[in-house]
Amino acid sequence: MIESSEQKLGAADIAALLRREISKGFLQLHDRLPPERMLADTYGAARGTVRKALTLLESEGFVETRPGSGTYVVHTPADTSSDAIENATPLELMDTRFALEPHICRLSVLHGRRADFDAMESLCSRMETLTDDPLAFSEVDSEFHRALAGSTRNGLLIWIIDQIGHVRSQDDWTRMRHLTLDARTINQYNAQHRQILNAIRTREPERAANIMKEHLETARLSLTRAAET
Amino acid sequence: MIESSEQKLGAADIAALLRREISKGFLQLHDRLPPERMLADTYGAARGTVRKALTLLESEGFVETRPGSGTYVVHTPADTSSDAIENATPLELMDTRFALEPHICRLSVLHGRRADFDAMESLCSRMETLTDDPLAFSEVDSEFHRALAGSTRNGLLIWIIDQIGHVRSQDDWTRMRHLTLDARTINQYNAQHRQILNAIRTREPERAANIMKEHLETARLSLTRAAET
DNA sequence: TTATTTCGGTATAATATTGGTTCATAATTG
DNA sequence: CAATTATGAACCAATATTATACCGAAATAA
Repeated sequence: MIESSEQKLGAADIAALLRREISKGFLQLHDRLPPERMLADTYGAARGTVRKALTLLESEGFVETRPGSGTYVVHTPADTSSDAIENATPLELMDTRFALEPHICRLSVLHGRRADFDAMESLCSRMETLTDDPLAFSEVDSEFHRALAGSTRNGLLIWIIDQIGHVRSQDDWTRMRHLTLDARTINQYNAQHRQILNAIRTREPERAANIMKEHLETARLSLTRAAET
Repeated sequence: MIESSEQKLGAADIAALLRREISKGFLQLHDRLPPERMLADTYGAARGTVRKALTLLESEGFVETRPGSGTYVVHTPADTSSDAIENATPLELMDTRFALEPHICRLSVLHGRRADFDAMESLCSRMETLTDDPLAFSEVDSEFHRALAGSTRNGLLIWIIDQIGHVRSQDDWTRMRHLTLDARTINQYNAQHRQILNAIRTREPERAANIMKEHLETARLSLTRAAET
C-alpha cells in the first residue's frame, strides 16, 4: 500500500496482506492459516474483520475454509508477473528491442494507417516540448514506441512490446535512464523519431528500419555511458 | 505544467501517480486504496482534488468506489496476457518470428557457447531422422528454435520465444501446419537448420540472419500454401 | 470410547470510518 | 480582469469495525 505503516487495518487490507503472503510463497499450497482469533490478534483487528477478509479470499479462490478445522491455501500463484520481465537487465532489453523494433518499422509501412501516423506525429510534438523534463519525456517516448507497434496491427507484437514496456518502467533503472537524459540527448531522440515517422509515411521500410537501428544505438550508448558513472 | 520537481499536485497528477502505482503492482487487484482524506493528506491536496482524480481513474476503469466502504482496484493491466497469445493468428506469428529470429542468430554468434551449438547439432541430427513423421519433427523443430534462443543467454528473449511457443502449439493450426509438412519440405528445413548452425559456428552473424530469413520465408510459403487448400 | 479443547459459524448493538454532497473562500490560469 | 480550479470545513448516509456471547463441527487427550 501507499503509506499504511501505522493505520488500522480493515478487512480489505488484511486480505491484501494474506494475498501477498500466498503469492510470495510464504504460505504454500495446502498450508493451514493461523486460526481466526490468532490472526485477529496479530493484525490488531476484531475477529469479525479477519473473518470478512477470509471470506473475500475464499471468493477469490485463494483459500478454502473448513468448519471446525481451519482455513487452507488452495491457490498456487499464477505466474502473471514473470521473473524474466522483473529480472531483465537493461542490456537484455536493448538487445530485444534491437530485434523487434526495426522490423516493426517495416511492418508499420505495410499495415499502418493514416490515423496511426497522425497519432505518432502528435506524440512527437508533445515530446518536443519536454526537452527539460526527462521523466515526462520518457513516458511519452514509451507511448510513441507503443503506438508504432500498434500501427503494425499485429496483436502478438503489440502484446510483446507492452510486456517489455513493463521492464522499462522498472524502478531502479528508469532512474539510471533519467540521469542520462539531458536536453541534447532528448533533442537527438526527437529528431530520430521524426525521421522514422517520415520514412514510414513515405513508405520506405528499409530506411525506417535503419534509422530505428541508429536510434537504438544512440539509446544504448547513453545507457552504457550512464553505467560508467 | 512542465515542472515535476516540487509543485502543487493537480487532480490529473494524482491520477497519474495512482495509475503508476497500479501498473507497477504496488496496488494489486482487489486492494483498497487509502481513504480519500488520507490520500489528500499524503499528496498535500484537498479532498475534492483527490476525489476528482479518483473519478478519473474510475472512468478509465482502473478503480471502483463503493460509498461507505472505500475505493478498490478492479483492473491490472498485466492480466490481459493470455488473450494476445491465444488469439494470435499464424500470420501474426510469422511476422513476429521474422522480427525476432534473424536477430537472435546475430546474438547467438555473440553470446553462444560450444555446448549450445552441440546441443543444436544433435537436435538437427534427430530431425533428419524424422522426415516422414511431421508431428514429431515439428516438436523437435520447436526445441531447436528454443535452443537457438537459449544460446543468446538473454532471459528476456528466451521468455518471449517460450511465450510464442505456446502459440505454435495451438491446436487448430498445428494441424494446418502438419498438412504442409511433406518429406520434401522437411528436408528443406533440415538443410536450412544446418546452414544456420554452421554460419553461427563460423561466427558469421549476417549470413546466419539471412539464412534464417530464408528459412522463415520458406515456412511462410508453405503456410500460405496450406491456407489455400 | 468419552471428555475436553480448538476451531469456524452466527448473531447483536454500539461505535468508528468512509464516500457523497454542498458551500463560501482562496489560488491559479489564460 | 474573468474563468476555472483548488481549498477546507461541515454534514449526511452507507458501510465497516468492534466486542461479546453462544453454537456445532472437528481434532485431541484421557
